[in-house]
Amino acid sequence: MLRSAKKNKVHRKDVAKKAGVSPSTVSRAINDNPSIPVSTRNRVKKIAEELGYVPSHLGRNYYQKKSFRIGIVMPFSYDKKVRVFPTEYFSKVLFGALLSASREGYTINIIADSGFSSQELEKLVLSHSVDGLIFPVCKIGDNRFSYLYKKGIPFIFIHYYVRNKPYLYVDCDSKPGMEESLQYLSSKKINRIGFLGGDEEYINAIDRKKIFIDLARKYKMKVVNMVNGNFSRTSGFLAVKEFLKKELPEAIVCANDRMAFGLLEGLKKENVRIPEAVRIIGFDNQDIATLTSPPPHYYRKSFF
Amino acid sequence: MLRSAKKNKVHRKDVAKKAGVSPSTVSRAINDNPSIPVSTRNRVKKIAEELGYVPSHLGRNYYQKKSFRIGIVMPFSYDKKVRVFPTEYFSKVLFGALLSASREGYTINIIADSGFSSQELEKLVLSHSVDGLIFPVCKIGDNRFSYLYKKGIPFIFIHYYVRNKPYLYVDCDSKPGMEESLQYLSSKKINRIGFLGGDEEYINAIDRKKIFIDLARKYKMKVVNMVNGNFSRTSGFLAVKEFLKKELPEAIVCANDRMAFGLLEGLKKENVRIPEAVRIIGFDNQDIATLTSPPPHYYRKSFF
DNA sequence: CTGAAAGCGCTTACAG
DNA sequence: CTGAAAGCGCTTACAG
Repeated sequence: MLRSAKKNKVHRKDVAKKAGVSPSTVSRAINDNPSIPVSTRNRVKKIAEELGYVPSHLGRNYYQKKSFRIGIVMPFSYDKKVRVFPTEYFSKVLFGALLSASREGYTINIIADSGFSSQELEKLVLSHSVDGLIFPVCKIGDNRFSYLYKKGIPFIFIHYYVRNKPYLYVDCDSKPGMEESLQYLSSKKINRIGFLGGDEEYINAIDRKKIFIDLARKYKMKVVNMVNGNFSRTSGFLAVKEFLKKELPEAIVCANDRMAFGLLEGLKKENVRIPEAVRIIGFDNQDIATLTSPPPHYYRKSFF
Repeated sequence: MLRSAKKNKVHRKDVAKKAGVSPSTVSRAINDNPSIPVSTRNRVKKIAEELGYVPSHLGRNYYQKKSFRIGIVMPFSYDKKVRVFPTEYFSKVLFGALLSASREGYTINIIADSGFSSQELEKLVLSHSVDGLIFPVCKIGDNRFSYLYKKGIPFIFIHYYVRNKPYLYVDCDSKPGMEESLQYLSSKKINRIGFLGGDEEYINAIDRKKIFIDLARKYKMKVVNMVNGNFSRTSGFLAVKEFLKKELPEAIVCANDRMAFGLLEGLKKENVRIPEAVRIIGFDNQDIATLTSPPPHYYRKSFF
């Protein structure tokens, strides 16, 4: 299918010859090894540049026994439409990973996880396909990690953690944002509030709900209704029905912006006036948050 | 940061010893080399399995001078918000690439293209970081490819092509879908039609517009208005203003579903009745198409 | 400061 | 059918 790359590739020894040094010294120059003088380094680099010599990562990787790749493990089943890919969340995570990986000379490999066992995940590292794994989307109860940890497979979670386990993770603290929300509502003399939670298969959903409840108590607000969504816009839309069954809260705090957006759409459809009848608070700062109508109070520009 | 993987790794020679064969034979067994008997192959494989031997791809890659990776080059600038990642289009392309790559023993490497020169792209292949490049999002006039081609760098486009160039590409033919649309409208005795086009930096936008015009002529329909969008939902929303400036077409054909969705939202906001006042036709079959209200005529279920 | 040499773990042509 | 050997292109410890 693909045509093969140019065969008459420039090799390290071509550079060595032209520069009048040994191949070892070429390597040292290219890798900024301090044992050779800067003058030699620059001269060799210049010649390498001129000849178009590009060191092969394959040799380096092989010698160092490192692939310089990190696998990002995405839940993915095409049939079941489990696709986290097309979300802003994934976009951001991926971009962050790409940035910091490239700073360290690593690249990111996408791994479509259609239900790998811990052994299969382990093999990705043992075969040196990747050096380690990032899990950006984990559900509570995923039991593959104790095996990986025991085997010394390097891995890290994003927005997930397991209590009392030494697993590394990156997460954000939902408390400050949630506190800001409730504080704001409290300052506006709002007392009867509701909550639209996320899918409790994810630990952040549980955390945010708990934080919400604790803060409601702290600010002496009355929680009149709590509805469970699943973080999707659709679930926000559907939550309207649940909220209309009971006394409508003066404000509804949502566990993320996508649900807030769907909730807003659904409430408008039911002719509930926003923010007069009920105020909506999102969470996440996703781009979608800037597209609502009415616009967020901190973003009083026109729709677009 | 990351803990390193287990040190006492099982090597090929451990398997060889236990199986009473040479390391070469272990390789042959693992790789299903037909020169050794199946009985030997199976015995060796079983022992490898028991000992937990996993061949290193690093050695193989090095020997074969192949990385077994394909780079998928995504336009990406965080500041300028050029992010194709969070779209269903990218999700589908990526998944397809992952699937077919894995069938051939390849993996997919994400490359965030914040404006690479052709030389930088070339280096990705010369350094054997990847074996070839996929460009899933190209703008007309991208002039980096003649250099890559001349240098023998393997690359392939998705939904892009350059006329009179031998560059490989994968695309879909927009004509049958567009014809189906116009044929349908024609059968319904609809005669005054409009078009909402995509961003003409992309060749598909131009193609679809041209196909639309040609077909309108073929079916003897009158094109009363053509508006340019940029494939986004927002641009569909904004196009409403343009469509309302002139005589409203009986039907508007959109170059993709996202714009059709936005257009629908915008028209509803202006209290234009769908499909009584104007019919909307999308293009693409994106998931978003199933979420419209009113639902598509071929999908008469409730909203969700 | 620099070169010659060893070795990273594989695959495969070669010899038997 | 199978083993010993060469070699893929690097890095680096060692010797000078």
